[in-house]
Order: sequence, then structure tokens, then C-alpha cells
Amino acid sequence: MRRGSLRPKNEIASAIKLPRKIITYRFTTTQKNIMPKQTFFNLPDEKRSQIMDAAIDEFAEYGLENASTNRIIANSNISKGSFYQYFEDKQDVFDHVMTMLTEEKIAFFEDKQPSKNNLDTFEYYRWLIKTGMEFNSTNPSLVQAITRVLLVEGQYYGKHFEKYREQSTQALKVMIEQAMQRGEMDPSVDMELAIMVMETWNNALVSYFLKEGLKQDDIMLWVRSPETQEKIDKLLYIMEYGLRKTESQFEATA
Amino acid sequence: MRRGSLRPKNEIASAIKLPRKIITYRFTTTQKNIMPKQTFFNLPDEKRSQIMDAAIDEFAEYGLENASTNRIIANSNISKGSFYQYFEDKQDVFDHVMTMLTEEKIAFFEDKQPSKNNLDTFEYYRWLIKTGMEFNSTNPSLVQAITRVLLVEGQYYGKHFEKYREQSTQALKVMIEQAMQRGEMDPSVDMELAIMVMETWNNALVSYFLKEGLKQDDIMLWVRSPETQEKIDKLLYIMEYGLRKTESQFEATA
DNA sequence: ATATAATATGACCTTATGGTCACATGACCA
DNA sequence: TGGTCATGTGACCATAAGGTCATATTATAT
Repeated sequence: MRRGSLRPKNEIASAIKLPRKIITYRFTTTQKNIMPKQTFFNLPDEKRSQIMDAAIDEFAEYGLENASTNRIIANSNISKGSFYQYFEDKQDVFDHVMTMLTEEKIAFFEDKQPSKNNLDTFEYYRWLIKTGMEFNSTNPSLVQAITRVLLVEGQYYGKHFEKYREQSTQALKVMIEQAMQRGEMDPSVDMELAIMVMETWNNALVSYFLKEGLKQDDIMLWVRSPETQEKIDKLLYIMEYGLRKTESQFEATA
Repeated sequence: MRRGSLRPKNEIASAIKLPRKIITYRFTTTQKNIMPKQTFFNLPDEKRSQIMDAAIDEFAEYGLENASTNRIIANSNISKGSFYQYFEDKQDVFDHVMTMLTEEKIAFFEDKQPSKNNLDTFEYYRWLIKTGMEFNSTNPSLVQAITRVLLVEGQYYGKHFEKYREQSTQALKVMIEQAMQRGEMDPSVDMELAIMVMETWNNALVSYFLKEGLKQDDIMLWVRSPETQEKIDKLLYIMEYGLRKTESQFEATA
């Protein structure tokens, strides 16, 4: 079976990049009710990132529900009054953290390309996951903060976070559609199911990254180590081919 | 390939049953520091379950971290003083909720048997999952309370909950070992990986159950519906055989 | 009936939360 | 210099948290 030259990259990349306009929009316009408030963006860079660092650490450690504005304030050397001059409330802060992650992720993927360029969908997915891991190791606390809130609290305080989830689901959908058109996907698998499977593994791998990676001295080194890479490969291999020993495997080892 | 008559059931059942002794032990002895305190067990049944119902609802809605003893007290018609006469703190209450779940699950599985009895490991796993779902629908709030705390908060406040997780991991391990010995498992898959895969799907399915099931009027009916059953089947099929279209599938549809 | 032990109670304590507000400080322009 | 507007500040508020404790009530045994 001949496969046409592979271009899931472009479609997916554009799906991922979609929010970009919205983000720049945020910063260039003088919206009233877009949060955080303008005052915050007028702040000197250093002070602004001091605040965001404190917020990120807070969310990473306590999640959104249990994050304390008092603690964020204490850890960022601003007064309570200022905090409420910058933000509406902590959800507002979180939204901005989320924006930061989106921006940084987009910037990170901007100049990345799979080394080969005839990847099929599964190979591309693997590249996405691995590159995502690379990104994660550039800013683990940010990733932890977001993951914790979206994956964990988001499950239960659903509605407020749906907008975020939908975004990443959309990119997956594009990818899966292609896989189906190209006949790479088991035809008995429908879209909804495929999304669930791939999201589940994506989440599981990010959770694994956070759980194991944060124990390491050098998280980047750990991600790049052959052991970690092999683990990812194996897991995704199982996603593709399943746990069960198939007939061909059986004959090979019989 | 001939398979010997299947008896994963017994080993797994015994692995699952393992905690039983510990539980009965709790109730029959007059331990000082085993919580909840003896006073609690002296309570009339009705009052006791009134308290536990309130606690379960609280944990199901707020998790452990955000559960409020004050609210539990208010919803169970006992005074604050009494609460602290029964329990050390809310963790203590949670431990008892966990014990209840374990007990009820064991009791539920006690008289259950797969209808066929020559199941291989994957078929048996599917039976386990489905029967587990049946159990879940008998007491969804209890399951939700525990799941929420273990799966969600447990990920981050790890150490305190490890004892619980280890328990279920142990049962899986026994099952996987058998699958490997019988040559049902892809030989390139090692134990650690297999555990991760099966745990991940178990968790994903329970999460799915809670998210979708709790929307339903009759959760038991929903679980037993052909649609839900098919969804479970399909998902576990993917776990076994993977997402990718294999050569044999390709030829069948080419 | 009385003494003793077990249980029940809610006022009260400290600590922390999210949020407000009157005022202080600084920057820029007339 | 005086005035205006943006920014910064922390004391203060109501609310709720987990937890204690002196006292009141009830059971049990003598």
C-alpha cells in the first residue's frame, strides 16, 4: 500500500496554532473585561514574572481550588491591594497562566520538525508526544500547575474548563480523521473512541512525566535518556498494537 | 494452542480478598489507636450510617482536602463534640469509608462468577471490569468519593494513599503474571508496563462511569445497556489489539 | 437511690480565607 | 508649584475552617 507524502503536520500545526490570534488580541486591545486588568500588563517585566512565578508555584502545589491568594501575594512581594488591582480573582490568574502555557508551547513547537518527514499518523503522534515531553521539561512547574488543575480538578468542576479541553481535542480529531482516511486506523474504531484512547495515553504520559520526572535532578536529561525514551516507545507501541500476543508474535517465539 | 483449564479466578479472588482479615480484625478487637474510635462502633446502626452517608456525600462532592467536618456534622445531626469523640479527624473518617468500600466490594464479588469458565486472562479482565461496573452502580456515591480522593488527590498527596493503591496493584500483578506464563501477553511487554496499561484503563473506565453514569436517571440500567457494554468491549478490545489497522485487518477490508 | 462511667453538646479558640477601602505614594502635565 | 490620575498599601471585614473543653445528659452497676 502506497502512502501519499505525509502532511498531517500542517493541519495539526494549524489546529494547535489556532489560539494564537486570540492571545495577541488580548494584549494589543484595550478590552475592559478581559482579565487580567490592563494595570497588570503595564507592570515592569520583572515584577510581572515575579507574580506569575509565585502563582505558578502555588497552583502547582495546591491546585486551583486550594490555591491561596494570600500566599501568592506573600511570595511575590506585592500588597493585597495590588493583587486585586491586577486580577479579578485567582481564576483570573489561572487563566493567564493557561495563556502563558499556550503561548510558550506554540513558540516551542514553532521551529520544531520531525526529523523524517514521511511519518504516518502514529509515528507523528509519537513525535508529538516526545516533543511535548521536551517542552514539558523546559518548564515543569508551569506544566504541573496546568495539568493538575485541568486533569484533576477539571474532572469534577467540569464546565469551567471545558473550553481548554476542547482545544486539544480538536487537534487530536484532525489527526485521527487523517489516520482513518489513510486507513491506518482499525476500522472498527470510531472517532469518539479513538479520541478517548489517545487522550488517555497523552494524559497518562504527562502524569508519568510529572510523577517520575520531578524526582530527577536534571529533568531534561531524564526525558532524553534512552530508558525514558524506550518507555514512551513501548507504551505507544502498546497503544498501536495492543497488549495481547498475536498469532504472528506467537509464531515468532514458538 | 491448547489452554489448560482456566483458574485465574482463584488466585485473583484471593488477592482481592486478602484485606478481609484485617477488616474483621478491626471490628472484633478493642484496639486503642485503630480509628475510628470504639465509641463510633457502639452507636446504633442507623445513626452510624447517617454519619457515614453524610461523610460519603461530602467526600464525593469535595474530595478529602476540601471536605468540611463542619458540613459533615451539620448533615448528620450530630454535634461537633461527638464527631471528635468518634473520629480523630477527617482522614480518619475517610479511612473508614475506604474500609466500607473494600468490605462491600468483597461481599459483592463473593458470589459472582464468570458465566463461562474457560476464560483467558483478557476475557477474565473484561469480566472483572464489567462486574466492577455493576458494583459501582450499586453505590455510586461511595465509589465517587473514593475514586475522587484516590485517583485525583492521591496523585499529588501521594504517600498517604500508597497503601491503598498497592492493594489493587497486587491483584493485577497476579493476573498479569498468569497471562505471561500462558503466553497470552505480548512478550515485549514487561510487568511494570502491563500494570500501567491495565491500571490506566481501569481508571479511565471508572472515570467514564462516574462522568457519564451520574448523569443518568437509572445508572444500573445505563451500565447494563447494550450501548454501554459495547463501549466497554470496544475499549478493552483496543487495549488488547491496539488502535492500528494491522495487515490482516487491511486485507479483510481491502 | 446513688455513684460512676460513657456519651452528648455547643460556645469558644485560633488561624486562615477572599475581598474591600480609605488613604499614601509616585508620575506626569499645566 | 499645584493638580490629576495611575499605582501601591495594609488595616480591616465577614466567613469558615479545624479543634478543645467545661458542662449537661444518659446508662449502668451497686
